[in-house]
Amino acid sequence: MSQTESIKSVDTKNRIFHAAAKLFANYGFERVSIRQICQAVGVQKPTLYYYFKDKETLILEMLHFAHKLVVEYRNRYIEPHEDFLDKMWGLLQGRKHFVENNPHFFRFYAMIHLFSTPEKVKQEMLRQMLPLLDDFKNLLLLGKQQGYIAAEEDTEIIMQTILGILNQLSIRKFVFQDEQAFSEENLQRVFNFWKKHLFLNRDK
Amino acid sequence: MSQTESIKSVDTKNRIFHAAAKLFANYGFERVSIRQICQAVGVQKPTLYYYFKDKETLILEMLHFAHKLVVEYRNRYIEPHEDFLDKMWGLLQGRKHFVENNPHFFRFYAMIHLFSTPEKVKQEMLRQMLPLLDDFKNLLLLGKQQGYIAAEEDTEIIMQTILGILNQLSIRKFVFQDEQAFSEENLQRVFNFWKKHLFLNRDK
Amino acid sequence: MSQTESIKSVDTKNRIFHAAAKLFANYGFERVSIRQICQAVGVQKPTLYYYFKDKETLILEMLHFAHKLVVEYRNRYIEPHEDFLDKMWGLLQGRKHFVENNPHFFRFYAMIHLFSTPEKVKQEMLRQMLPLLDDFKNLLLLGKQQGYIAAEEDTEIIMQTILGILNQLSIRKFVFQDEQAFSEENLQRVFNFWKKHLFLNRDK
Amino acid sequence: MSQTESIKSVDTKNRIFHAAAKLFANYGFERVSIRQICQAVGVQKPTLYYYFKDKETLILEMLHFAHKLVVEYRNRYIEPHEDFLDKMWGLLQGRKHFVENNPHFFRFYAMIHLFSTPEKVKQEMLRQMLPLLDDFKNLLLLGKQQGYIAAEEDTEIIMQTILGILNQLSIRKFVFQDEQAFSEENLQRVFNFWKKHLFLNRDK
DNA sequence: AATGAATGAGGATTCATTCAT
DNA sequence: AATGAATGAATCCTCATTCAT
Repeated sequence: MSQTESIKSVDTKNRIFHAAAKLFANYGFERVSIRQICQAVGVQKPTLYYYFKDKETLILEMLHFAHKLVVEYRNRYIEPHEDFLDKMWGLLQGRKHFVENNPHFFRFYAMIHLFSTPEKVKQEMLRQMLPLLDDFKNLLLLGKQQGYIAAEEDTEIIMQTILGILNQLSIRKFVFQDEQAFSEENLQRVFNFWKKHLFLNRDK
Repeated sequence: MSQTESIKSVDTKNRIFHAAAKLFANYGFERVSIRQICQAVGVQKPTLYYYFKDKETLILEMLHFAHKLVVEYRNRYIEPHEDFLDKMWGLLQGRKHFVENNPHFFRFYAMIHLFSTPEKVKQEMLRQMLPLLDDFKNLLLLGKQQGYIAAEEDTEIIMQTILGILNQLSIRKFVFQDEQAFSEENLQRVFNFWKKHLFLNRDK
Repeated sequence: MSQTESIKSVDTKNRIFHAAAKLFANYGFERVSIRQICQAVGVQKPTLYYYFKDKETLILEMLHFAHKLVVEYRNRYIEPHEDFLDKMWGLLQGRKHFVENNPHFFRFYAMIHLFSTPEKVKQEMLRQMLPLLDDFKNLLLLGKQQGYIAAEEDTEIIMQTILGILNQLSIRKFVFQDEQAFSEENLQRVFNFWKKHLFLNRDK
Repeated sequence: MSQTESIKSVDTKNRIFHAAAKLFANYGFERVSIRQICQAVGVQKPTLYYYFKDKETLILEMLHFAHKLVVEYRNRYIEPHEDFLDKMWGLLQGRKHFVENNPHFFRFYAMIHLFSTPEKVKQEMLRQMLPLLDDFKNLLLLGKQQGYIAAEEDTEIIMQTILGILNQLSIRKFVFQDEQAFSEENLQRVFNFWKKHLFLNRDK
């Protein structure tokens, strides 16, 4: 029953955490000051420093959190399925739900791994990304095994194509503010496109 | 060859301009101070303000310059061709040369239009982007006319796919520092993939 | 005696406040930098900004303080008296004590309401001044009621005359550094002059 | 016929001079930058420095010019008259025309001699003022000789009273923006007040 | 668990001024 | 007579961070 952190503590820390995520996602790290975060939460600056050693640590904790989310979504939406196509559909669904339920963390994640951040943060991000990319490559190999992708096909390019589209959807949503980007209907179009152009039809 | 601005002036302004582009591309706007730019150029701060009203104006001028480059590359690498496939290959080549000859401006451009910048800059960027996207849509319509894309095909998704891959190549180059991303060989792989999966083979 | 602010805080804020008043009174707002104020107090710049949002706010707080002083002096030196002549003598005495006990705030006040300041400050000053002028007009009406001023007399001009002399005394003191300006003896001369030339002698 | 300064030169210098006067009068010395003055005139900064050694010199030249104006007005409106009362009426008229025809220089003059300026400017201003005050004292002595002021009267206080009212009129005009302050009618009221309360009626 | 008070370093921007032309 | 280009020093203000409580 006993916990190292009191309920109140967890609460305050969480409030800081999410307020920071939202602000970072909207304005970038450098344009968000500790002061702004504290104002948003309604605490004083030393309180923030009580929970997070410094700004970089705050960002790093957010990065870990975001990564955990990514893994969680993968485990929920992709892993359970056996069939490659089901997994790919899960990929789209997982991304959709990630983006819609945790928009701040998604933007944060995208932001970090696309451009300029404190070096340490970038390093950490790369360390997280590489295994995920490997997983994805394995996913495509599974697609080959199951006969959805021709044996001679270049999985690297298929991977880039798929990741590319996912990113484009995010850009449509966040940069061009197109709320239809992740609509059920649009995902279906994308999925149909994949089935038609990228994957083989096993039914034949 | 008459010039309204003295050689000296043009030179200093240009040096500031390019130094700023490089720094911005590497670290983002907020992490680059006027002082850093001036140090890189070897001038005092008021000199920078002699040429650029303020930091935002400097960024905006860079945006216009980058945009001009984009248009130039398009005019050089895509426009001249008649055949849709030639244009698509030109698209890849143009991107390659842009990225290799003006890496700072390319990164700058990508940075701006992917995430958080002064609001005014973002607005301006969107104003520039939309016509380019329209052009691209027209390009795909041409592909349909020339029979490279089936009439019933969803050009929107083809566009997203192609843009997505181009972005992935940039990410590979700039985030993962993969120098092969824009190698002649890799572009050929991508192009072959497109011809095989996205476009029709008219020869048949 | 309970206090919402710690002793330390009150002290620092007050030291900043009075140092600023003195410097402003001597040199004007624009010629006094935040740095100078901080040096005079012996704190760092962010400390000043901890207590005062910005320079303008500091000036506005000083304006309110000065205004409170003005009202206080009026309440102490003018209000208590019943007789009009006693009130007029209190006016002189009040001004004398204001000028001598709070020379910085008096000069500050005079400075502000004579010339060029941030627009916002000027507005606020006018808002404070107008009721005071009304009070003064009522004072002269009382003089009429009590028979010290002829019914047909133009109170507007009497007011300007009296205010004019008070200002001249201040100018003598602060511009020409004439320490006798507010001497007991000189005030008596002024008062006698008023009795002889501006007010009626009820004793007859 | 030959002049040391060309017509063009005189013109530019004058334009700078008057633009500066206007700006100084409105905003004070410190809040007006060389850049602003140059913009108002439409010349570059080195041009200003070609005509005026530095900002202080510009202010000093303005002070001399304003002083010359003061003397001119006195010579035109006060000197010519023989009768003391005529001179006093001239005093009011002269002030009125000064204020109305050269509002910038008048404000400038008032500003300078009321508060905070570069020390050198203040000194110079005092050097100019003292003789003028002496003149004014002599004027009142003439009033005594002509029987308009009782022999035993305290001329010092009468002087302060008269100067005080003149200043109040200026304050009404420039601070409270009361355009009636120097109206013919109001001057008449003031003058009548003086005749009734400050001066003797010789006609008896 | 939280804060009031404080700071050193640095941010963007502007100042009056100069020099070569 | 006028300017384009440049600058050292200063402006106001904010940053991330800390320490004693």
